[in-house]
Amino acid sequence: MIDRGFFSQDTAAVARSLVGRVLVVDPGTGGEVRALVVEIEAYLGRDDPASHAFRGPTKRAAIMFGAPGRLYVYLSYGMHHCANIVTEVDGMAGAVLLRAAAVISGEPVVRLRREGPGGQRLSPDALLRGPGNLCRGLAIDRSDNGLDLCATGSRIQVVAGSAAPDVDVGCRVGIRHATDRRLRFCLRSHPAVSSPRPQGGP
DNA sequence: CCGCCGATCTTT
DNA sequence: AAGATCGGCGGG
Repeated sequence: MIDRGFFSQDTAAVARSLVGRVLVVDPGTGGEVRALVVEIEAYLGRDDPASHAFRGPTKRAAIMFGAPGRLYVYLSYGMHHCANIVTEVDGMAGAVLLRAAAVISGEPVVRLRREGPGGQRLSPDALLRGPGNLCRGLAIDRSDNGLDLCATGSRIQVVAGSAAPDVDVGCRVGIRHATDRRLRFCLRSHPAVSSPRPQGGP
């Protein structure tokens, strides 16, 4: 898995470098899922109005000021969870939001969690598309908040590998503030990337 | 303590 | 284009 030093870097650099890597959930169990990270956004510290860290280390955002490599999960709009990985050195705020991934293995369990028993059939690319859907498909909720991804045996890990060479950069989506900062990183032309795409297309 | 608001998603 | 739905945050 990736070492903590990787996550201690500059948040935008971590976000960009995370695209193209492989996420593993529940490794070694019957429900193991592997997924290719295709879309990530960076949320900075006190100078980023769109970041939960903007107002300082409140109860919810305190984890963003803590040690890198931990999971930050929060509830969005009362019904969806969003998963982040904390970045920057301990004491400095930052996190990267997992926005979309493509299932590599373990599709049946993901499909079951997303569709329920006998629901509408989703396309493979839609299973983990969107931050709320990604959490739903990977069974990530607030009980995973604070999880150390760098700890041996962690339920969620990032496989050591290399960053994708073809990454598109665009403005973050779905936010009200600081919409002009180019802190969204997507695997070029990958069908699992959420819309709108940084470059073009439908 | 109360009221608003959101890093979303689905449906009309 | 709008509603569901609830915890966190800020103001009073």
